[in-house]
Amino acid sequence: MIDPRILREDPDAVRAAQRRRGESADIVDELIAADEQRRSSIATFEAVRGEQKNLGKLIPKAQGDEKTELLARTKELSQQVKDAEAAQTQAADTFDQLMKQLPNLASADAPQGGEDDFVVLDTVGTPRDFAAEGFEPRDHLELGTMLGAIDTERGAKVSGARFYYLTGVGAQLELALTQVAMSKAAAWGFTPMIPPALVKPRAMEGTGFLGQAADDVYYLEKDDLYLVGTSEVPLAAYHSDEILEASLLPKRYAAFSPCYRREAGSYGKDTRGIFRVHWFDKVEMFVYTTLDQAAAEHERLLGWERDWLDALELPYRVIDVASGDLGLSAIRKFDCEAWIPTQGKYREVSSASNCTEFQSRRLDIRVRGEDGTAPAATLNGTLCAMTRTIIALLENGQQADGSVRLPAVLHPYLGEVLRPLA
RNA sequence: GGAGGUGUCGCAUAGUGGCCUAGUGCGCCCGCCUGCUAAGCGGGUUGAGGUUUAAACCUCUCGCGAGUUCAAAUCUCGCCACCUCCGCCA
Repeated sequence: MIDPRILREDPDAVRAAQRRRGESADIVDELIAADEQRRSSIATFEAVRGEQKNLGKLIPKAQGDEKTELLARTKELSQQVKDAEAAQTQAADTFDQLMKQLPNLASADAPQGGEDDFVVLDTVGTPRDFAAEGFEPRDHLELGTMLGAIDTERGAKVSGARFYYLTGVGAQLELALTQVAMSKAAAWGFTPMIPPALVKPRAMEGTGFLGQAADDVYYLEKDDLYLVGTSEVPLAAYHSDEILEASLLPKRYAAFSPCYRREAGSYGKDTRGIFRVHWFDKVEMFVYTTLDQAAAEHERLLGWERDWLDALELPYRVIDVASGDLGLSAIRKFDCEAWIPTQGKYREVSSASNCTEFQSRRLDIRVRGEDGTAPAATLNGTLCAMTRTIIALLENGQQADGSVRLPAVLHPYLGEVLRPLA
């Protein structure tokens, strides 16, 4: 949710941000009308309520006719108070409903346009030239099968399409990646976390995932719980309804958790292997800070993501996501995309978003500073999404015989080379 | 899953229909006093929204929501969380 005052003080800024996203600005006029309605209904309620309270104080001391008259008058007022209160609640609900549909104000620094209008900020490393090396690269599924690392057939048998087992070195690879990622994050000052993967509606709604992404979310009707698509959700809700001391910020958390995604609307897309799956595990970074620190922290998050990809010795590029492709909650987003040899392109392996006050207003997370309290800023960034990282490591590290060279950072866990099963 | 209990200002507690504009203690903040410190004394100390140049003031907030009543921290109902016991179970 954005700061409602902006609607009154600078509605054109909101309209401009909507247009940057390629969305209609009509909602701004609806919101302004709803806000006026809300404010006038509050004034009415307060006036009637104030009178009721004042007269009510006289009743215990009053006698005889005076008392009878007071009782009659307050009884009448009582109904007015109820009506005014109902009107006020309704106006507030209407306003909130609209506000929740309004996305965060897309940053003017983000490139304009849709999915394909990103700007490449940097490219690191060089994709290998397999033709020059004299062999055709195998894709991650073929490699994974040869290594005994990935089993999608049995994944489908047991759980359906887009499910998989990590087996043998595949399972070890995930555990090693998790261990290294969490250790690095802890060294950078993040508090390691293992959060719940099922959350109440408030957490899901508060992080903005019940908006345009709602179809992509698993919901357990019987328990009114959602399976999270990222630990961003439980990490953001961790400090909900809390007031954080400014002196203790930034608060940085790194969580390992499963992520569940229905992948509705992606039929036929990335169907081979484990690139797009209904469940994967991920180490996620999350930060609470002040609004004025948010942009700098966003750069730091990106820096840590790059450190991680550097440590994995992967070729990658960094893109500045276009405003039309931001989620509900971000004002700006940087994605890191690793080179995938058999696809001949860079694919997203991590993402860093600056959500400013959008989530903290919904979850009521504030910072107490010198001048009172203010909503906190929240940011999130992927450190290591297991399945896509494994894909990148296998495909980029492969050799002609199907063995896979690993980056030095993993040698203590798995040795230098993964070898195909006999 | 069953039975019982609890939920009040940062913490602890008082409050069983109007005198609650929520008292008290501790903690914390400001000041006074004082070789220093402590003690003592005085004042302040939930948060949100609004009116106003400001000072002040108004409304909401006693786990959450509905209800009864002229009036609810207080009575009724529903929900949530926590505690104890029983059952079940990694």
